[in-house]
Amino acid sequence: MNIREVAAKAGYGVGTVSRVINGQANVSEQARSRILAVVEACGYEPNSNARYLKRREHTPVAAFVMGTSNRLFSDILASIQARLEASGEELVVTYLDDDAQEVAAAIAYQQARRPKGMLFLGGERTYFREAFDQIEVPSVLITNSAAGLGFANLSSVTIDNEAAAAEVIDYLWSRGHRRIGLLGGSNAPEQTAGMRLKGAEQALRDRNAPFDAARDYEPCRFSEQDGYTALIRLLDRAPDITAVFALGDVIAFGALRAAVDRGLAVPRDLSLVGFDGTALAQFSIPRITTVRQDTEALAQQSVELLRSLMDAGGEAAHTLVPYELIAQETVCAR
Amino acid sequence: MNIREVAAKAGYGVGTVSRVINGQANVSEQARSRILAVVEACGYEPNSNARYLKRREHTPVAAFVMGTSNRLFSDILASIQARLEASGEELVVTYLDDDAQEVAAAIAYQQARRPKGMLFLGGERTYFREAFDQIEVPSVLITNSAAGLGFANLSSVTIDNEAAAAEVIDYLWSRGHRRIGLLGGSNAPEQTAGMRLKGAEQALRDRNAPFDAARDYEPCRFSEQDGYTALIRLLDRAPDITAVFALGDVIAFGALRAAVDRGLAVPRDLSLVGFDGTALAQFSIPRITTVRQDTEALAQQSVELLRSLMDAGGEAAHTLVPYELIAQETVCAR
DNA sequence: CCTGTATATGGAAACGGTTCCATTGAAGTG
DNA sequence: CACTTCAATGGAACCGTTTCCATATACAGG
Repeated sequence: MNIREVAAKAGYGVGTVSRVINGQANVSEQARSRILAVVEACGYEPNSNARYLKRREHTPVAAFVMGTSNRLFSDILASIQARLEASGEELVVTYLDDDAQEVAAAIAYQQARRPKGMLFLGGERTYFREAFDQIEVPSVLITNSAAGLGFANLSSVTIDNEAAAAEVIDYLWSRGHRRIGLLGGSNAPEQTAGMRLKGAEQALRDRNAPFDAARDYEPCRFSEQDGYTALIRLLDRAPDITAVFALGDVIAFGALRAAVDRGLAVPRDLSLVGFDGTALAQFSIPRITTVRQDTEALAQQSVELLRSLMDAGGEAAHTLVPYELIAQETVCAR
Repeated sequence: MNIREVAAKAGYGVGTVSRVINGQANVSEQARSRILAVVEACGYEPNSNARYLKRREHTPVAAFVMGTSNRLFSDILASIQARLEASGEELVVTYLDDDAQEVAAAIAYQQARRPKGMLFLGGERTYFREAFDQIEVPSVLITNSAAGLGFANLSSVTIDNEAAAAEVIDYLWSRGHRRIGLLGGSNAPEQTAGMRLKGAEQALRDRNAPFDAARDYEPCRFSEQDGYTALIRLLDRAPDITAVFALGDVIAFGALRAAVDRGLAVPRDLSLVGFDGTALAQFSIPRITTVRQDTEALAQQSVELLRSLMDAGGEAAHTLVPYELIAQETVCAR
C-alpha cells in the first residue's frame, strides 16, 4: 500500500493525499475526510524511508550511552524514550564503553546518517573534546556539562555537580570527618566526575583539610567492580581516611562491598557517600547516603532543549536541574 | 555527496560504484581500488534511507525492553548492540513498562516501519499472546520462551528456566529448608517467571513439601521496590517460611532490604536466593545466592538466530543456553 | 576468422514519498 | 461583465540508492 494507491482509492491526486497526511492547508474538508477514511481502512502508514529521503532528513535522534553499568542512565533513557515517542520521534540508542576510539567511530557512524539530533549520556574521558569536534547536528550532553567546552552545537543538561560535591564535603565535615577520600571518575576536568572532584577538592581546600589528590583520590570507571578495586587501592594507600565520597552510586555500591570485605564496618569504621540517588543506594544494606539527581527533570529538560534546537535552531544552552542530598545510613559522626 | 558524484569522480558508472560498495562480484580490481579511493577521500557514506527504500527493507532491528529496572537486560542489550553493529546493523530500542496497551501500541508502531526483525527482552504478562498475534517479521524472545506459544515467527533464546528453578529448590531442600516462599513475576504461565514458578512448584510437589501457592507465592514486577513490598506481604501471610526464592536479582535485592527492615538476619533467620547473576547479587551485602545466566551467550545466540531468520527465513527455533547456580552468602542450613 | 561464453561496465527505471508548478473554478471587485 | 485573486487539486520531477538489461571487450575452441 503506497500513497498512489491511496490516492486512487480515494479519487484524489497524490499531492492532495500527501497534504492531508501532513496536515497542510488548502485541502477541502470533503477531501480530508474521504482520504482519511481510506487511510484508516487500509491501515496505510507512510514509508519513513521515502519520506526521510525526500525531506533530506535522516535517521531519528541518536543517543549514546557510555558504560552499561550505570543505572542512572537506564532510568533517564526510559524517560527520554517515552517523551520522544509521545511526539512521534524514534530514538536510536548506542551503548558504548567509555573508550576513545569506539566513541569517535560511533559518532561518525551515526552522524553519517544525518540524525536530526544527538544525545550523550555520561562519559568521562578527555578525548571528548576531540570526538566532539566532528559533531555537526544539535546535541545535548546529559549529566555532563558542555558549558566549558565552547562548541556551538553542544548543549547540556546537568545538575550543578560542583556545588553538589561541595555540599557532600560540607556534610561530611560537619559530621567531624577530616581525612576524606575521593573515589571514581577520571581526571578529565570538564566532565561529570571531574566537576564533582573539583567541587569536592575546593571545599576541602576552603577548610584547609589535609587533602592530597595523589594520595586521597583514586580514579575509576563507573561500575561496581571498578568501585570495589578502587576502594581497596585507596585504603592501601591512605588507611587513615574516615570517610569516602564515591562519585557515583555504582561505585559506592562496589566500594561498600570492598569495605566490608576488608573487615570495615560502614559507617562505624568508614563513612561512605554515593552520588546519583539510584535504587542501588536506596535498597543497599546499609542504605547509601547519596545525592539524588532528578531523572525526570533531566529527561524532560533534555528533550525540550533538543527539540527546540532541532526545530528552531539557536544557540547552545546549558541548563541546570535541582539535586538533593539524601542523608541515609552510611555516614556517622566522628 | 551521492553515488553519482562518486561515480563521476572515479570515472565509472553508478552501477559499478554500487557493486563495489556492496562487495558484489564482477568488478575489476582496478575499478574496485579506484572507487574505494574516491569513497575514502570524500568520506562518502551511502544514504541509508535511499538504500532501504530501494531494497524495500525498512528500519533496522527493533528491540523492546520491558521494564527499565532489570540490570540483566542492560547487559544483554549492550552485547547485542555490539554484535549487530559489527555487521553494520542498527538497533532501535524501545523501553516499555510491562503494560498491555503500551506494548501492543509499541509493536504496532515499530512494525509499521517494517523492521527486518525484532527482539524482545523480558515481559511477564499474559497479554503477550495477543500482542504477539500481530507480529509479521522474524522475532526473537530473549529470556522468555516462545516454545509453548506456537507462533511461526517467534523464536526464543533462554535458559531452561524450569530446570534452573528446580535446581534452586533442590539446593534449598538439601540445606534443610522445607517451607519455601516464592517471590516475583506474574502467573502468566508461558513467561519467564511463570516457567521458574512452574519448575519450583513441581520440585516442591515432588518432595511433598507443604507448598500452597495462594499462601507461599507473592507475584510482583521486576523492580527493587516491588520486591521489597512483595516480601513484606509474603511474610505477613506466611511467617513460618525459612527461605525465599526470588525470581530475579532485582526482586531479591529489594527483598533483602525488606527482610533486614523487618529485623530478620539473612541468612540466619531467612535464606534468600535470587536469579540472573547480575552485579546486584555479586556485590550486595550479603552476596546473594543466585542463578547466573550467561548474558554473552544469550546475546550471541539471539543475534545469530535472528540473523539467520532475517537472511534465510526458516522455522522458528528455540535455543537453550547454559546457566549456573552460584552459591553465595544468603543461604544457610536449617 | 567466426562464434559462443564469461566478465566488466553503463545507464535507465523503480522504490514511495514531498514539493512545486500549472490548472481549474469560484468568489470578489470595479 | 471582464478581470483579479485565491482555494483546491493534479501530476511531474526529484531525493539517492539498487537492479536489471544492454552493450562491450576478452578469450577460448573449432
